Amino acid sequence: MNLKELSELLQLSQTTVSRALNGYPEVSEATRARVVAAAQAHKYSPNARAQGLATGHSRCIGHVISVRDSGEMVNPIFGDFMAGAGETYAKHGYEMMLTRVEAQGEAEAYRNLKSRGSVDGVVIHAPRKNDSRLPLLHEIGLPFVVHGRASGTAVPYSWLDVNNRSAFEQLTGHLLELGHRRIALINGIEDLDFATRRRAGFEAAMQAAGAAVDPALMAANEMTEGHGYASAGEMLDSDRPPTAFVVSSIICALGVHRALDARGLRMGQDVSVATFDDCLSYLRNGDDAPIFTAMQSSVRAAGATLAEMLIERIRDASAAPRTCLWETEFVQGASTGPCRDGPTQAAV
Amino acid sequence: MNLKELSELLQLSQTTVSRALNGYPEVSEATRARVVAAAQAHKYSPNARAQGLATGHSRCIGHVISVRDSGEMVNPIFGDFMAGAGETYAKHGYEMMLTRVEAQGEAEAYRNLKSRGSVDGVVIHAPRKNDSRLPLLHEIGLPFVVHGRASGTAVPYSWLDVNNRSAFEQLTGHLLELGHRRIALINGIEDLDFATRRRAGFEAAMQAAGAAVDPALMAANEMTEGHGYASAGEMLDSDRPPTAFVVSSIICALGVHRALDARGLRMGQDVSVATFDDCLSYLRNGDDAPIFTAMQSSVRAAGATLAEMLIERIRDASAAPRTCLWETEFVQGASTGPCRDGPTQAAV
DNA sequence: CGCTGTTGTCAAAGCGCTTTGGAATGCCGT
DNA sequence: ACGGCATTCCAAAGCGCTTTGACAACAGCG
Repeated sequence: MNLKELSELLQLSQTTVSRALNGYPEVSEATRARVVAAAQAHKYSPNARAQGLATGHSRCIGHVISVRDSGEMVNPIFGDFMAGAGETYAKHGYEMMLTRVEAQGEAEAYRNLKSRGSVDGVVIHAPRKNDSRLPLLHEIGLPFVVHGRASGTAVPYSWLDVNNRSAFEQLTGHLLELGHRRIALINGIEDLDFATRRRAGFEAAMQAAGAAVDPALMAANEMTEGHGYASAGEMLDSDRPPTAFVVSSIICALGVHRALDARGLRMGQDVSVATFDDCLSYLRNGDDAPIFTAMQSSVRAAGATLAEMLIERIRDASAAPRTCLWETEFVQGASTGPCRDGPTQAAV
Repeated sequence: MNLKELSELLQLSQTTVSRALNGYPEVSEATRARVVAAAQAHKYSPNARAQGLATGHSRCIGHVISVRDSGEMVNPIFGDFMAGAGETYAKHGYEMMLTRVEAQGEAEAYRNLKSRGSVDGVVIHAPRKNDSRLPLLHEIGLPFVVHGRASGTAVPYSWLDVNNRSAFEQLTGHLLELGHRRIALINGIEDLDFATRRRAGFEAAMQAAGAAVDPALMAANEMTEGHGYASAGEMLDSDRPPTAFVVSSIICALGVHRALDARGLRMGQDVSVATFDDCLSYLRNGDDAPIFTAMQSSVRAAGATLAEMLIERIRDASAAPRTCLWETEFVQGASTGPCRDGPTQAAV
């Protein structure tokens, strides 16, 4: 059933039927009701491509997932982010489109999205320092918003980020207050802007407290359970093990926990662990009592809000960019406790 | 830059340019080269919507994510599945489109996808018993493949599934061989077809060994860490705690582990845990030595293959449905060991 | 009664591509 | 020199929608 058939059936012109369905005022309420009823009865819905061709936009948002050198890694927060964004998209009648691309083809992927007209806008994930995507999108004129920030970018842009620096200052500060001095940082890949900020927050807190920042106690990698396990393990097995860990993700933190476990160390007693928590739906930080002491912020909510910002931007491309800096919430868990001097020496 | 402009620029008709770019034989190699060069130079790529309108298909695959009563849960395997599928789609020039929908609007979402012509086919996730989606899609004529199976469905369809029953027979059998008799099952929601099969495998192995299947030792819920923790905790705190667990997902298994931990029980020694493992990229079952004794199968690979099957099906809708039953691989981890009679009694 | 405004409707022109059915060109053999 | 046959190209007709500009019909006004 297409517009032509429907209009013939109704003995009306295509124009009138189209206007009736799209809520234009030039059509009488009587005919509008008749048209809407017929459309429902015959399960008519306009062809998306034809509609898009005529209007010049696709009502579709793009998300480009680029697979970097690390190869086959999937960002674990991806699902929750998309769930949040999807909710907003659905509300506004937008679809979401995913494109997977090898890192070197990234620029071309965005150009294609634009020139093929597949999407009305895109969300930039995992921004890096001086991220080349932002000037590119600016140049080709594809509306976008950024999940996070890209320091070093000259052009203004819309973004939503959590206050990573402050969050890590607080996590580190919490451990310092508990008397810890040898604190390790298990970070994400430090190419990524958020990881840089987290590190800066960590270092600032350490320096403010006059605690030494030991490069041997800083590891950065893909935020997997394995990274947490391996990096923490190495540090714990070293000559001068840390008494506490600041971790970039609850998934890594699980790995750190496992590393402690393997060495007979009790988390929260022998060694403390404080982590960032994205509030992933399948990995809540305890349903009743928090497992980890953490700074938390829902990545799902970020997706929903960021989607809202993008749609706004698509509607009015000339509007000034909007930015959001979300503060994160501290929760006290069982994973941190007072420093016991040198308990980890005894271990191994 | 569109086709018209490009053809004017080349002093050729739109027909010729189009044919040259699409590899039709009616155009001489000389002009084809000229056209291709010009297209690249001017970064021309055809408008996807116009192309779709003209050809009648969208080169796009749909994935409908329906949010069920459980509300805000995001399937943790989703990301890895999409990564695998996305790889295949990219290879064949397909895009992927996600639609998020409340459970009650599911049928309408599929109808819309079809009548709006947004996608050429869809992947069905998390099939249930007598899943209503299959007859629906059959009726409206939208090509589809199923990740898993839906028992009780009359119409034939293409699917790819792991042998859940056999996997759980093996996991359970392994524990039985180690002398365990009171074995608990931490399952996914048993509406879902795969969970039913897993339970059947568990029960079959128990019955074959003459071990009692205790309803108090079977829990089914959303496969989160919290479910594993809470369900295992209750069982461990009961009068007659289990000596071993069979778990439906590595994420749940982490929760079970935490529950053991909280009670001072050592996994693999005091209590055994055997789990299914989807080989999630951010949560590998140990990089060197496996953490858990598990039956494993890559959900990412499943995504890639299933995508291949769907594209095949789209190309030839009349072809007979294809089915794949993947056997899973057993890995021995440190999480299982011989049954110690009644060690869990002492605990709590 | 003619004039201006409003209201409800429509025919037709795109949107940018593919594809059908010709048509022009060049080359061959006879 | 001419018909026949490839080869190479093209004009135009869609695909299903939106939107422009025009047009009846009817009201209200002086």
